[in-house]
Amino acid sequence: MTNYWLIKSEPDAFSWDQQVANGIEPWTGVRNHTAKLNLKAMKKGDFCFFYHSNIGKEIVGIVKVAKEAYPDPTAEAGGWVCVDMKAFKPLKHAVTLAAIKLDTRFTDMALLRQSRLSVGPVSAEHWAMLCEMGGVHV
DNA sequence: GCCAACGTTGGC
DNA sequence: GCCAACGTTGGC
Repeated sequence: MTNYWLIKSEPDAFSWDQQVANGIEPWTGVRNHTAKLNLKAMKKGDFCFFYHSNIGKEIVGIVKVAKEAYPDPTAEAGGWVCVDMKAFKPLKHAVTLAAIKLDTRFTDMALLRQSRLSVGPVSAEHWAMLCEMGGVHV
């Protein structure tokens, strides 16, 4: 069973273009327990929307979980984990936070309910709608 | 630049 | 164990 997620990155720190250039990239630096639990729940092959926070505030691409949770090498202690993400494909049209907020069907989305959560789940229904808005078929 | 949300810390 | 103070994230 494939699950769907949304991960946030500030493009200043790490952007979609860098993800594409690097191919597979360790998704490190998560220091929030809710986000950590989500990382641990990810299975190889799960899809994630790649969201640019702060600058852009839009979903720009899709990545795939290439390696399941393992200890985050950038954390000295605390049991933090990371996963490996592989660039999958860009959205044809970026889906902005503003557009998501306009559609009342997204009111329940973790992205809207917990604006500070950097790794959150996406339901299959929301996934399909967002792919359509982005002009891609997965 | 400001502010809301929310997590963490430390005093009691 | 409670709660005020403070720091961080992220949208506006």
